[in-house]
Amino acid sequence: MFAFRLDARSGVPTYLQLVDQVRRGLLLGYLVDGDRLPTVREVAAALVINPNTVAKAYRDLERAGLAAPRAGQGTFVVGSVDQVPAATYVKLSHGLRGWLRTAHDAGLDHDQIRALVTATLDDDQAQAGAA
Amino acid sequence: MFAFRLDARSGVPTYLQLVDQVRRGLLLGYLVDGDRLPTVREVAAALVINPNTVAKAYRDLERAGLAAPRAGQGTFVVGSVDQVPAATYVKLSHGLRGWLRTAHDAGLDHDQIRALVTATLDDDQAQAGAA
DNA sequence: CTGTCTGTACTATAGTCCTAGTACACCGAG
DNA sequence: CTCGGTGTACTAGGACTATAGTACAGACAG
Repeated sequence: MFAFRLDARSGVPTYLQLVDQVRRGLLLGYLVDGDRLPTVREVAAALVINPNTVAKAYRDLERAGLAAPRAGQGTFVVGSVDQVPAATYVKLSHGLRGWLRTAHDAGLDHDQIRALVTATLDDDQAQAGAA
Repeated sequence: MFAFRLDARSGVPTYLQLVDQVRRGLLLGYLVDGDRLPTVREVAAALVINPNTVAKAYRDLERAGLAAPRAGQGTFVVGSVDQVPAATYVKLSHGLRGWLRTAHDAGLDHDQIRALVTATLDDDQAQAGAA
C-alpha cells in the first residue's frame, strides 16, 4: 500500500506534498498504472488532516491525467509518465546511497547533507538552463 | 556578492526560500561571519518582489541569530553555525557531481533526478528517525 | 432495495503569504 | 547640519491554504 508522508517544516502546502509524492512514485516506478491510491478518508485519518485537503490533491492529480476516480471504489493511478528503467534506477539508487553513507561518515547531519545536495542540484539546473 | 534565486514552482513561500539560502550558504561556507548580504531594496529589485518580503526574511534571520542589521549599512552575517570542513566539502561535492553526471548519462532529466534524490533522502531520514 | 463504501460539492471561518504604500529611526559622507 | 542610504514599522487588501461541517451521486455486497 502506498503511504504518504508529510513534512510540516518544509513550508510546502500539504496538498502539494501529496501530489508530488504520487508524481514521484510514478517517475520511480513505485506506482504503476492501475494501482489504487489510499482513499481520501484513509489518508485524512492517517495524516490527521482534513479530507478536503486530500480531495484537492486527488483532484489535481486527476486534472493532470495521473489519476482517475471510480465512484465507490477509490482513486486509481493512470500511469502515463516516462519511467526510469528498473536496472538504471537500482544502479543509480545504490550509488547515491553509497555517497550518502560517505557523507554521514564524514560527520554531516541531515540538514547539512540536504543543503549540500540542494545547492548542487540547483547549480546543475541553473547551468543547464543557462546553456 | 551573494545572490538569491527563487523557484516559483516549489510552493515554498518566498521569504522562506531566502532564509533557507542564507542558512545553506552558512552551512557550506559560502557565507562567513562579517559578510554583507545584499540590501532589502537590492534583493527586492533583482527578484521583482516586495521589499517587505525581503525584510521579513532578514527579520527571521536576525531572530535566528544568523544575521545582524546595521542601520544605514546593511545586514551582516553572524556566522555561528557548524560548518562543513572545506576539504570534506570539496570531496563530497565532487562525489555528488560525479553521481549526477552518471544520472544524466543514464538519460534522467532534472525532475527524475530530483525525485530520486528526494526519495532517497526521505528514506534515509525516516530510517534514522525510526532507529 | 438497503447499507456502506467511494469521490465530490458546497458554505463558512481562520490563518498565512504577498503586495502596496507610507512613514520613521539610524548611520555615514559631504 | 543635510542628504542619501539603510533597516524597520504600520495599515490595508487580495490570494491562497487548511479547517469544520454537511450533503449528494455513483458503485458494490448483501
